[in-house]
Amino acid sequence: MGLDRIIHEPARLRIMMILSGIESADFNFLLSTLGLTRGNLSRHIEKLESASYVKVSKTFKGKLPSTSYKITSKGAKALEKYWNKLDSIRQAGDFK
Amino acid sequence: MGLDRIIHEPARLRIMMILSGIESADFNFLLSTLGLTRGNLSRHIEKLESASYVKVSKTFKGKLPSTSYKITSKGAKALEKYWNKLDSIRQAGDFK
DNA sequence: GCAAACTTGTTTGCAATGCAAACTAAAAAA
DNA sequence: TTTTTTAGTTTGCATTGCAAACAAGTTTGC
Repeated sequence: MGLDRIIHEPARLRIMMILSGIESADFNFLLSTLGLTRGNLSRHIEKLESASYVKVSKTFKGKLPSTSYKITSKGAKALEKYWNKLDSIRQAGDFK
Repeated sequence: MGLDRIIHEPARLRIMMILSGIESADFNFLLSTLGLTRGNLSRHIEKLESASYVKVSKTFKGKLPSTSYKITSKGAKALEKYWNKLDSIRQAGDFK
């Protein structure tokens, strides 16, 4: 079985790693941290959400909308599995 | 700077890891080891070759054509860089 | 000896996806 | 009240992974 494509995409892998080490992060934090365009970030998060790897919460910060993201337990497990799989490829014990 | 997309693709990452641990490998060895279709393997190798990450040698084994592949020094360096980059993402020191 | 099947790959065509530009909707500024 | 800013979403295009179809020979069966 192969690598989880949802996670394998570099931008999403970074998002997952950031979220795995923090309680939650909002859109602008991810935006400036990752250096993506807004559209791009939006699409990637959408994908993570539809896989139930992150949970999205929409609130207001004052009068402006603010969206924040948390990794789910499913997402955390998938992320761990991803690294394990990658390790096995790295050992190249993958093919022997 | 991002991950090398040439290497990042799982099938190609596996090819590179196999080639990095062996003198050379021929088409059928890679085929059965990786479990890809012929077409798919052909395209992936083409990509690695055009990046000068692998060198292709066409010979004959008896009367049948046989193609074998070696990793280049450029390829080996790119592979090492790839893992380093991935490690930095994994430490998530990537964003702090 | 000749057609059918097998080897060893390559090329083609399509569906999926990453990416940024264009758009939307509301709030703040001028 | 018009303009600009904030906070994202949607759209359109170019790229790419993938397998099916093709190609160029070789071996097998009759």
